[in-house]
Amino acid sequence: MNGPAQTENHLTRNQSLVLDALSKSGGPLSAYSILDQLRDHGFRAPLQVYRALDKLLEFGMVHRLESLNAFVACRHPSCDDHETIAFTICDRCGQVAEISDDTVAARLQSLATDAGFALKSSTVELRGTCRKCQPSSCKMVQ
Amino acid sequence: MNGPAQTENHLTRNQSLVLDALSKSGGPLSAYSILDQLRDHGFRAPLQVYRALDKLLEFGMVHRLESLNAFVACRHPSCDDHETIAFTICDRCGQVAEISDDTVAARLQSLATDAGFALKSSTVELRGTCRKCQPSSCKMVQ
DNA sequence: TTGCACATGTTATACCATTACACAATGACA
DNA sequence: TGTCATTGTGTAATGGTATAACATGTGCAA
Ligand SMILES: [Zn+2]
Ligand SMILES: [Zn+2]
Ligand SMILES: [Zn+2]
Ligand SMILES: [Zn+2]
Repeated sequence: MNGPAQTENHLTRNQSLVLDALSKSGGPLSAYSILDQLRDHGFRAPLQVYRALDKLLEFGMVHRLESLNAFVACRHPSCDDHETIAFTICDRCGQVAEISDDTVAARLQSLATDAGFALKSSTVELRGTCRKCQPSSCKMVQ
Repeated sequence: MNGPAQTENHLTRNQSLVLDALSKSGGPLSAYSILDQLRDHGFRAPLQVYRALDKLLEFGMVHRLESLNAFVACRHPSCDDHETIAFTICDRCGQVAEISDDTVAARLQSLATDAGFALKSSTVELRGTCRKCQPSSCKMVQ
């Protein structure tokens, strides 16, 4: 038998600290922001954060936002199927929301297949302004 | 009247050099790779590259790949409608291809609208292996 | 015990991008 | 023609992101 292959059932201390920091923040954080928040808990070097993030990403408990160089804790209702996920990122308040949509997923898979491309993962990040940050010229509808 | 607003019809020397470097490369290049290639032409600092890239991005002649921190020259047949573009990025050979698909674009727009999100731009990057890099266990079909 | 897999700690380094300031080229306009 | 605003350029310094390399510790199993 191999060593105690780690699963999401048991996070190490560092992994838990990083995940907590992300969860409490409620929004995306850069690895260095996480590091700063965890200095009181003994973190000293970026690698401590990046190693924990690597595992959390592997477990699907954290997502990486490529266009922000930042990370968010997963808030997806059912954290099972993370094949294709889209994110909305508000340019004004920084709020990030997750969207899972089978139509987009299927269409992207189809496009890839048609191009002879073996799809392994997809990054979909939508930039714009969230509902709360709209200029909202019409205030009638809250 | 305002100053001589630059258009894609006339690129400056630096912009042309950067675009040529990207076009000749045939694949994605980082800003620092471009810098290294252009040292013989007088480039000395990253900012010379980034400033040229900013304009080329604005003109739609270059795309930025968020998941690679790299840039590619646009090879899209009709360089007019770059609203929504997807890229396939081969993890083995690094080849990048552009895909434009109205179905995905419309669906993403629809998803955003449903969420009360004012979509401004979208990033879609597909990772996997291109046709040439497939393990291709079955050689029957070329 | 020994060996292995895995997590961790630490330092240094590489890579990516922007700020700040100075200067040059261009065209608009009085 | 001279002045002005705009835009492009050059350079140095800095900030932000991510990894390489090496050493150490810990728990489990042969
Ligand atoms: Zn999620
Ligand atoms: Zn917002
Ligand atoms: Zn293009
Ligand atoms: Zn390939």
